[in-house]
Amino acid sequence: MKQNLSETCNQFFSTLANPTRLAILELLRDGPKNVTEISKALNQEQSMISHNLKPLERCRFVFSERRKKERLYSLNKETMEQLFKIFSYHAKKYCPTGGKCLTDRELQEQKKKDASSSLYLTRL
Amino acid sequence: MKQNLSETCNQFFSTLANPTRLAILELLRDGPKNVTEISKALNQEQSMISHNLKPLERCRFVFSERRKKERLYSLNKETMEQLFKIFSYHAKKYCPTGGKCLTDRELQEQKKKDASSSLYLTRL
DNA sequence: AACTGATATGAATATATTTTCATATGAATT
DNA sequence: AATTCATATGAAAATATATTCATATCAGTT
Repeated sequence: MKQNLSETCNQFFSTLANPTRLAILELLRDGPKNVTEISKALNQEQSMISHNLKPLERCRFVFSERRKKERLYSLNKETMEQLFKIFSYHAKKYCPTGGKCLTDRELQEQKKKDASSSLYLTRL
Repeated sequence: MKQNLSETCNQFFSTLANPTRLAILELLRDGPKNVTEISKALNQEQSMISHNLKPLERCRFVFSERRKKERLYSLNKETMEQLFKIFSYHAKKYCPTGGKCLTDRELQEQKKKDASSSLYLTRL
């Protein structure tokens, strides 16, 4: 089944698909931080932050560098700011209640409407 | 802990973080298809495809519309092409072996190099 | 070389997601 | 209204991911 995108692309998005990691990324927008600082800011265990930083670094969403005893983690702004931008544009357009997506029921309502209204899909 | 991005953004990326769903999205780049066609093309159970289409539609990565008995699913090209573009740019830049990310060992090697070379991070 | 502060790691547990199977629902056709 | 094709759904089972805790490592410092 696997097509081209599957493998790497899946790792790319899987790494982003976690609230802790997203919170880390968001925090790092303010500038580089070490693990201890991140864990304090997010009020989470240090080891948990370390565990979560690993995939982020592996995918190069963050970079890191030693500074004496500590290690400073910084955001890959080029990639992340682009991603956040696309996300927020998409969310603004499709998540009417600013953040919350449609529920199953609401989605179904719209499907019914679609069926009766003019078509916007065409077969090739 | 939750920051701004967490909730919706997590749903956004979680929906993309699955090989079946990515394969569906890739397939739909060729044009709208119904569930049966998708499941045949990907050689997966119809019910599995249906299950996976649901979050894709919920997040509006795909749209759907009835056509007689069938339902045609189509790609949200605006969002998806942008995402694929960012991904492939990022992958080209950071996944040296075209697709495969660094292993833990390779990552660590680079970390060591970083430590000794000139700094490119600065604290604010 | 022992000590300290900072970070990483392994493995067990807890939690969440996916897949499958059986079956229900929907829409057109007879 | 019964039949058929197409799709959706619920719930159990299978699989994958995240979190925690104890401990190891690492790099400076004394």
